[in-house]
Amino acid sequence: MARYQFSDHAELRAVSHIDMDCFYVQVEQRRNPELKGKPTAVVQYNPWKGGGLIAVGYEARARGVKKQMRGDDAREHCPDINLVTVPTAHGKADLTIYREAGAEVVSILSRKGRCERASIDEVYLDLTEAAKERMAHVPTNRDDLHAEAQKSHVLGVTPNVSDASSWLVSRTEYSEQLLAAAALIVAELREAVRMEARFSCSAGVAHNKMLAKLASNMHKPAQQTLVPLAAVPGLFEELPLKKLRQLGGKLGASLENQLGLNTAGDLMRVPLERLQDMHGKNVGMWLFRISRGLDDDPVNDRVLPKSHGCSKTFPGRNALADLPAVRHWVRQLALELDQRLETDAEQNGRFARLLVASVSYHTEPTLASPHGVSKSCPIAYGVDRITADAFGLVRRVLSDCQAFYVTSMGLSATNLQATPEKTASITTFLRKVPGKQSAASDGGAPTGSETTDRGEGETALDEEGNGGLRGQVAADEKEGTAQIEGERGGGSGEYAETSTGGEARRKTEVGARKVKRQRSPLRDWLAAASGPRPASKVISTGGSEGKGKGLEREVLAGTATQSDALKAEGRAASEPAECGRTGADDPALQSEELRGDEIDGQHALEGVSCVERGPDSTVGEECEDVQLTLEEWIGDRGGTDSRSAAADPEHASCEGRGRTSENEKGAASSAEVAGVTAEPTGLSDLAKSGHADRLDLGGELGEGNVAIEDRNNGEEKADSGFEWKGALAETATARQVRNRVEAPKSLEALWQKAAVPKTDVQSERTVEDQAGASREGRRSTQSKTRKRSLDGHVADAKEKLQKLWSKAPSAKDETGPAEVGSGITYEFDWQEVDQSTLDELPLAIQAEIRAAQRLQMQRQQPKAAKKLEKAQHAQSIKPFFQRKSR
DNA sequence: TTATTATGACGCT
DNA sequence: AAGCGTCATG
Repeated sequence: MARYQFSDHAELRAVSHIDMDCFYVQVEQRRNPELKGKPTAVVQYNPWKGGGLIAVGYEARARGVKKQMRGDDAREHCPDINLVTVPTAHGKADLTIYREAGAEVVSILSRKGRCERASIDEVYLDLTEAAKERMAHVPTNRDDLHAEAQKSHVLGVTPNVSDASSWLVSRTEYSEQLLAAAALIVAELREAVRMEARFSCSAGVAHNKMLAKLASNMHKPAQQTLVPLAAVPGLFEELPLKKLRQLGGKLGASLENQLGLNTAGDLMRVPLERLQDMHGKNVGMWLFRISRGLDDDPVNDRVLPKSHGCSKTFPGRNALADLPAVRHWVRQLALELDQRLETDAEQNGRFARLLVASVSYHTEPTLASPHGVSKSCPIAYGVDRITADAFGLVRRVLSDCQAFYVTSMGLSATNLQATPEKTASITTFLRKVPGKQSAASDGGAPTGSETTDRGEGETALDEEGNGGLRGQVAADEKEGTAQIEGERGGGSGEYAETSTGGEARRKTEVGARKVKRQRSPLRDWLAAASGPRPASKVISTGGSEGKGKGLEREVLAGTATQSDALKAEGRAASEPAECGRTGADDPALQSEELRGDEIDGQHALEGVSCVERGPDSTVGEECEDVQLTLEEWIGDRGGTDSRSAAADPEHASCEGRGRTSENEKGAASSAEVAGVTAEPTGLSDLAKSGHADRLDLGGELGEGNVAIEDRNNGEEKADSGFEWKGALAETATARQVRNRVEAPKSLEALWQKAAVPKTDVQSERTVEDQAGASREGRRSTQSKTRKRSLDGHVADAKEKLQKLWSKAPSAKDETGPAEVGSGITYEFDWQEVDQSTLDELPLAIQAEIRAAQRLQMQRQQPKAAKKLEKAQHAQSIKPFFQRKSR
């Protein structure tokens, strides 16, 4: 049986995998030549046990330093090791220098054939064509070989370097000639990398990606390995199964366990049918083939990454416990992401289309594995927009669940696409309504249109032969299908609408009943002109006009409208007890980033494109088809409209926040800021004094057990007798701690409750208070996982918690500028607490409150509660874009 | 399961 | 096609 047979030479490829040797270390050594030749490792996340090693140089490896060690361990094995810390920016690791170094390498390695960037420091090359050409010129004398090629390793041949040279020059078999030629090219490329970039790398040369990858790892550093076809059976016979690409994880483990396989050779002896029965047709066939050294996975022609992502974990004590902290870090991530996107746009002319936010969170203060959730929406460029949208996504996640604290967050921008240069602002589509008051105030020019150009937009339209926008809109109007009115303010960049003027209001009608799908100037424009602002996306189309029907909602992705719609959705899902709120009630809309964004002139103008009246105004209810004026539209979103900021506590609150910096001194009194009356208590005084360090939720909501521990002497100042009533007393103080992470004593208490098996609780429970109720509500979804006995569980947990929290570095090292000395007193009526108050509280407390509210509703209005829950569930599991407002 | 952490690509549903 | 899971690696 001919196992390795190729019908014709054309199918035979020459593929190389090239991998940089301990890349980050090399980058650091190149940056700091003093490190060359010395034992070096690159560490990340320094403060805890010397940081985690992510790259170890060969000198250090020789001294027994392993990659899984922490910095401290490495020092033990190798006292004179040089530990270099990964650069940081925005409070997180910043891998820019490594990415750039990787790009440098790719630019060299992509010279001789198709090149695929496989990771920051690896590429695959398809050298088939180049090797075919080179075959004619392979030296016949081994001394004429490139020095680097002479050092090649050829698998299956005597593992002796000098023999490799003669192998290379004396091939007669086509497949081997091809490999030999490719090896010469690879040697030259590696040499080029060494000379030009001053990095060493290792390479594998074979007929496909899998074998090349396997080979590149066999002789390191700074060497190359060839895998002739004939070497495969011998190689695989001894090769552990897990060494094969893609078999290093669960699939490989299942093959080992279920079939008792150890080596790749073992896999080869499993019948195809068996593999396909176990793992499906595709995977089965794939296994069958790779076990024979066959792999037709092509080398893709791609030297740039397909997405940009950044993430940060908040382990142990650093876990984020409230939304302000979450927002802070979302912004830090957005800062980095935005920078990388801008760079990509500049260098490669690419623009991302999709923003993805991922969150890991715990629903209980246990050490159980966290839940991971991701949400996405079209991306709008700019730090503020990314921040706003990402925060909206994250917030939606946290509202949908009973998040206790957040242990990691990530943002990524995907669907990178090259875009035509010509773009136009949505404002192109506005014109003045005759007879209506125009309020072209100062700063009328859109501010957010860095990359847009009205003139070009116009041109583009004209080229389309649309006969100009105005005509088209008018036509649509006649059909009663679309209304977008407004007038360009000449060429001056002035528009009828600006958003910042608090005095002059917009009168333009921007409502729309129905957007004609087949033909609309907007659609045409969006199809023609894509730009940094992502292309349009129809979020939902309701159908016919009229009362009670779904409403048309067109959202131009990449404008404010996306986040607005998003927030509307988030609100719908997160406010069980509050149907029918307006946007102004949503604190998410009041946060500094969001508001800053919405006040922005361009942003508001772009907002016009979102003609919608959705779940914003009604939840689970039918709503009337309404035409909104721009004024109303903006007003609905908490813009500076007719509402008096002074008269509006929430408004005042966010204004205050908007003006102050991150490390505000908390100057404004709580009453001023929160718009509520502070009710000084012994506790709040203590908190203000800066001595209290810790809030203890000893009891449950409604019970009124509050304790504050004096940080100076650890003494408990109070532990009961305070009621959860009245307004939030300490808003300013509470905000001060927003970047801090508490490890409240309550953690332990809460954990214990969570750990109690359901049955125990039920039998124990005699008092039916809110607290027990909320506990109950939370446990109902979790109880199934509790199996062990209570005692063991609690003891275990205590020990673990102690270990975890005691050794952690201080939270403020990581969480930035909020220097805080005070404890907090939370006083509020949990039944009436408003959303903005809620937002300032630790997530854990939010969760408690939501649970309590839910429970109360269940008691008082069981039917409504059930209905609501159902609706919420439906909303939360439906993909965002498919949600419809009814 | 719990301090690896940060980043990618891709397949499945 | 949104969102999750798997695999890999400095």
